[in-house]
Amino acid sequence: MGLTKTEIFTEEQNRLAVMLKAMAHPARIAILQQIIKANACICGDLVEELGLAQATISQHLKELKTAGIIQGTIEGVSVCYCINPTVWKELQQQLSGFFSTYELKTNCC
Amino acid sequence: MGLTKTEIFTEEQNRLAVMLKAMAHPARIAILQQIIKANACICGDLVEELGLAQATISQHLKELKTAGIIQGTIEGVSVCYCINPTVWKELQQQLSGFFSTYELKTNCC
DNA sequence: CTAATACATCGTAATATTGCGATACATAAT
DNA sequence: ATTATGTATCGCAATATTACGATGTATTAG
Repeated sequence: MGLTKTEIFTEEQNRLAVMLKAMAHPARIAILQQIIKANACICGDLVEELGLAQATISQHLKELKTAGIIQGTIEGVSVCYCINPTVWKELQQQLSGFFSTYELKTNCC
Repeated sequence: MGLTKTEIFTEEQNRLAVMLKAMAHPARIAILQQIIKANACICGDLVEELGLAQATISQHLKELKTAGIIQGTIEGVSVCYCINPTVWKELQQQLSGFFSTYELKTNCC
């Protein structure tokens, strides 16, 4: 085996899993933090900021982009990446829904 | 290669990545939803709820437990799992911090 | 046109994840 | 002690991830 049984789960569960998976790596967390911090979209600056090879950064950016979390537009020679506001809000809402369901309950064991 | 360069990143980034990774699977999202929904801790009920083998569920539970998100206590023959309130709050705060930093900014590209 | 710059993609090696059957283990009932 | 029940762990096969050097591609500068 070795492949996730997506057909067993709901669209929502699969979608949330994909987005969380995209974020579930320290390098990609660092990338997102940089993008948010710099506000203006950064690009190859990331290669210098983080201690990873250019190919590796590019691959991480691709994964974030595939998940829809970031978007990139060509800006001359370089590429400008920034948060996709729509998806970001979607993720935020999914997660806050998740956490709010728990808050109401008391915990056992 | 093939292993994450944790030493490059901060404790916080690595910790958040570990927790998100634990959640980044539809089966584990479904498990967490069930645990929260049932409030009272469930156990092997999950095997029937989700369409996965007992060994697989047990493995997913272990991963959530290793990340600290859930905790299990032996209750007779069965095991009672529930959310770890401390870690859950920690994760919630880390994430809300993440999202709040973005809200303040305007988006480009 | 040519060179330089900034990224993307390919190919590859090392390692991790996913899922499950088989089996071990621990507690409860008989 | 024996059996039944509920979980955990082992071992395996299939696949995915991570990282990077090498190379391809597109835009700008000269």
